[in-house]
Amino acid sequence: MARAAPAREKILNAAFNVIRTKGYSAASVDDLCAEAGVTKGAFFHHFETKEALGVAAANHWSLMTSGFFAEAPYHSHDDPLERVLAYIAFRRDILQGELPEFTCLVGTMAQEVHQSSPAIAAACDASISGHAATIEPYIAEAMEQRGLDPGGAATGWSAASLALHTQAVLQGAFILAKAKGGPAIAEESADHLARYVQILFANHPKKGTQQ
Amino acid sequence: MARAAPAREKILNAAFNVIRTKGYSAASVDDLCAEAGVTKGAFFHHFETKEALGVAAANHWSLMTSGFFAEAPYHSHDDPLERVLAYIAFRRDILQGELPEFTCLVGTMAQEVHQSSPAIAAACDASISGHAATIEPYIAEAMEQRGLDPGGAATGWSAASLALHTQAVLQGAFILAKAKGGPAIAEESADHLARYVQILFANHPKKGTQQ
DNA sequence: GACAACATACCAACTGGTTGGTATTTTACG
DNA sequence: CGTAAAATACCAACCAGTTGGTATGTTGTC
Repeated sequence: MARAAPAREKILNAAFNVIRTKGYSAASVDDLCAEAGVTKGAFFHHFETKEALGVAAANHWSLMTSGFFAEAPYHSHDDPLERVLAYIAFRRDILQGELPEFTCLVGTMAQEVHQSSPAIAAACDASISGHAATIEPYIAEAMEQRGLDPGGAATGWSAASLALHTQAVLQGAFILAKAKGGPAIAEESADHLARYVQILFANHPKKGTQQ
Repeated sequence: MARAAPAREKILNAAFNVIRTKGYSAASVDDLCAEAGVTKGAFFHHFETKEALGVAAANHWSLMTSGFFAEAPYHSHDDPLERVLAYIAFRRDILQGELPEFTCLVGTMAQEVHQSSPAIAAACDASISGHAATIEPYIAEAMEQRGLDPGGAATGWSAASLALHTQAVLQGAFILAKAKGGPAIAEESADHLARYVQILFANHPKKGTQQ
């Protein structure tokens, strides 16, 4: 019976901090071990290569964030559009503290390794797309409820595309925040995103009820 | 009259390719020299440190892109709003070829070094903000021409904030494109951005003319 | 005593950076 | 103008430290 392998968990958590601070490439195995308080032997016992740690970190990130967002309050609204807007407001509200604390691990890693490690890139994509998939049904529900049919053609869009767009905006907001050294513009971008979603549905009042 | 120092230029151009492909940290000085076809001696003759090269590359990127965008066709429209929309369409249209060819050097670097190299981060910010500043007057002009005054308060926005938001969307689109291995979603995000700007001005027809 | 979980010690390759030097320009000045 | 001096541009070899990774332990638990 494995003693629940605390070292593995410690390394994974250390990876969150170190990689979000220095990036994946600059985060050496020694850095990760030092931050985790384990030796290199433990590291390579749990992860075959540094790349495998990258994949595992992305997957662990998916797990942690999905739990975090599942418990967030924005799910409780009756109106699906309200849920979407509350989600964006929530994402805006958690832009607190230092940059490595609120920025996205998988966005950072995808940026760096997209050409050199398809495995990590795929895990990052799965994390981002998986998270987008949790708000896509809210968007779809809001669209259906309000009779909004933008069509899937060239100029059209879909719930899936809007859901991914929210992630693109947030990822881009992180980059601007990093370049500028603070979350201020990230908040403004989140506001623009919220405004976009609001206006998209503005001329399509809820069916079956007033307003 | 200096023979135009071809080595420096070659290193800078190599930095564009190598850093956009592997990232800043993973791009070793040897990599850059090999790509540029120069020796390490030449590298450290022109750049005091690798970090100095990073700063110089960001500045050179600003120079190259400002020239590139200055010659782009979107400036020619009479209507400032048309110029903004044509700019976004232009950004969408140049999402061609392999990822390292159309992604943004300074966005990539800012992501990696924001905590470890304030100098590079500042140069990246200058590049992004400087580029945003070139479309901000078009937005401001369109706002004034159409009597759009969103106010600068909590829920309001400004030409500057919208200009930076366009850059955030594009930077985020690059990350999604990298995660997914192709420019398809980036195009969709650019479409969402264009739609946002369109709807923002939709209820504010041009003053002094029909339509 | 078997096996997973860790630790210690080590390695070849590579890291950013330096060295001493040469070839080519540019400048100072008579 | 010519030419000596001073920069500049560039190179090959080298350096100490770090890199990801390995080989060989030791330890605790069923």
